[in-house]
Amino acid sequence: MVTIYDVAKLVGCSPGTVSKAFNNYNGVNTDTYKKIMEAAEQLGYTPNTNARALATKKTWLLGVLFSEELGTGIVHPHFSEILQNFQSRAGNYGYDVVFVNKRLGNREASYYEHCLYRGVDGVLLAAGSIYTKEIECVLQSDLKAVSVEMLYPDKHTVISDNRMGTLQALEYLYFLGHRKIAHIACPLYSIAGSERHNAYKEFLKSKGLEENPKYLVECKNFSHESGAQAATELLQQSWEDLPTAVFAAYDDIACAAMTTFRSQGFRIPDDLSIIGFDNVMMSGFTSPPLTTIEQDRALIGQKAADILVGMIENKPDEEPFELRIPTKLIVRNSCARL
Amino acid sequence: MVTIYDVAKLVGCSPGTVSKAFNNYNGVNTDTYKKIMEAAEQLGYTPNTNARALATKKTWLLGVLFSEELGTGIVHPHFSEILQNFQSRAGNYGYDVVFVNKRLGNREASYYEHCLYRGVDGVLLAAGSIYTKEIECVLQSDLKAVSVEMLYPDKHTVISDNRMGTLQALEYLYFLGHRKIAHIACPLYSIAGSERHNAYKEFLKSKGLEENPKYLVECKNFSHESGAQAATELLQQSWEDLPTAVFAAYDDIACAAMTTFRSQGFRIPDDLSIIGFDNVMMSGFTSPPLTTIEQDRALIGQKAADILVGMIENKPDEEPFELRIPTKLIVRNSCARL
DNA sequence: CTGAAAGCGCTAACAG
DNA sequence: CTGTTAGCGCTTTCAG
Repeated sequence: MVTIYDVAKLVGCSPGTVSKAFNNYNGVNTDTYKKIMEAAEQLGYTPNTNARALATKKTWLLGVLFSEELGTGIVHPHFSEILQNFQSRAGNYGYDVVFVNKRLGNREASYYEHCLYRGVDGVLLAAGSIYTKEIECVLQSDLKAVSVEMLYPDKHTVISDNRMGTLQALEYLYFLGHRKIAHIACPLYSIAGSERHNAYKEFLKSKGLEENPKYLVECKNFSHESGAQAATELLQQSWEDLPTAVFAAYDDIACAAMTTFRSQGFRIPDDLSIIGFDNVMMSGFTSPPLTTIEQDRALIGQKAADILVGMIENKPDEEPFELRIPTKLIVRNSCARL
Repeated sequence: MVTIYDVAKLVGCSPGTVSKAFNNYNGVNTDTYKKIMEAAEQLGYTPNTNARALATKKTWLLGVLFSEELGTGIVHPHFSEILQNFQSRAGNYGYDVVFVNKRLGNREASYYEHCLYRGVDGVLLAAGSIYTKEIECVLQSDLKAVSVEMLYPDKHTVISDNRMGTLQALEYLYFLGHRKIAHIACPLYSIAGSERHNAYKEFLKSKGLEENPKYLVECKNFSHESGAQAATELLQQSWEDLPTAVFAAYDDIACAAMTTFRSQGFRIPDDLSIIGFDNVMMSGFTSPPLTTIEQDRALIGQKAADILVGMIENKPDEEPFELRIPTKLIVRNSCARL
């Protein structure tokens, strides 16, 4: 391993100067700077983060926290896109991204301990919808953190504007002439579930439409199965007076519902319009292609990185805030004019 | 920050002993061991990887390498599932996973430099199908590495058994009575493309079927668009004597093709059977649901971790080998008996 | 502008 | 079984 000493020897200066050169300090002669860089190049010198971190207490490492149990995490397309953009943007700032888990070498540990162990400069909170004890200690610590999946008190949050998206979806259905609009909600313990559901109620009120309990079902979870089941329930409980459109709070659920409705003999969109939320990859390829609301996941990831790095590098502790990322209506063919 | 010294002082022993205790060395009295652990607990001591790494030259860090440009990477569902399982399994061994990119703080650098910089103990090679110069220097270095997306000479590889999968798909079509089987290939510069194409030819030969060039098209890339285009081409060039079944080398392509065929008035599977490869999430929810070949991505990720950790911890350098992971036929409704 | 030296937290001989 | 000590590679005062 080639070190700062090797470079210093070759140049004929002291290690301290090499260090200063590599850290772009003011007080280094332009000539010696050049010589140092050349020597470094020639020797193939690469600084060693561990040594640097030990001396400075800064690791240039950002941790990513998500609960493995929930099957959320990287595998979830929504999160993986956020993560991809987060890590790429963080990279631009010189930070690397490491996964934080609940182990320390061979033994069990907490997320917080793991963060200490690696000495991360900050963390991205991407744990699923449940306010787990496990992450409580990182919430209470003074670790810099930004959240993208949950709203935590006292933490910066970057998240889609669920209200806006819901209103876009419903206004569109309304515009097409629909007045009997049902809602298949995501689990209401989740942000997506509760916020979209609230916006749904707000919308009905604003249009002077009645809140018909028969037009509302809540999914048990985010799976296709629960979507299919919810669709069946919806049909059963509203059979006497069917809705003309349904707003499903999540695309997977919308797709499952669509399949269910069709298997019951409904033509989509002729007999029943359906609109989703998320613009999941699949949505463009169902038949009919699903009209939905797009979340700007790339922007969420980037903004999260911007904010986190900002917190790390600019001392002044800002008030924690929510950054709401605008959504967008994607019109395809699952909704018809009444 | 609480250190080994704080613990030592509280217990009344030397830092060295604390270190030994934490590293589960033999020579530590059970009593002092207990006392040390209690003291550590009480003080909230967490070892510091950076210091440890500096002293031992072992970081317990595994790097993940993928080309961001290609849009492969975390966002790709195939890879994200591998990665998820890789990182989880690596965690069990005590290793953390960090993304390797092409920067070093503020400046551009190579993947290899980045690995040096972080001092990773090994890398997962997940760069896309192109043998880029960029990763060449890590290939030539003595970094421990295992590949999951490409076959590199002299590197361990964990990858699906494309031949097996292809044969499973084709045998199934054959079993259903199909003899005129077309193939929409992935780009042939990719492993998936070339291996599946070769297996297709092998199959035809083994069954004594003629290799009809009109039944073969190659996609430009892995996108839906190129799948749709390929499907159109296939129809055009074989119009006089249409195939009764098509084997598409990738689900996204199969789905796009299915849509195209239907828009041309073909009923699937009645007029045309279609089978894919990959068992992408969407495949279960197209109409009709796509029959396809499943890759065991979880196992790929786990095995990759096993092998990499093995290389790191067991000195003896094994001969590099290919581990082929078996595939599985998933029967749904896109193929009909002739 | 440059050098010397102490120290970041931990490990690994080596003595005892 | 335990303590001492010399580093690991780098940064950072403080002198010069």
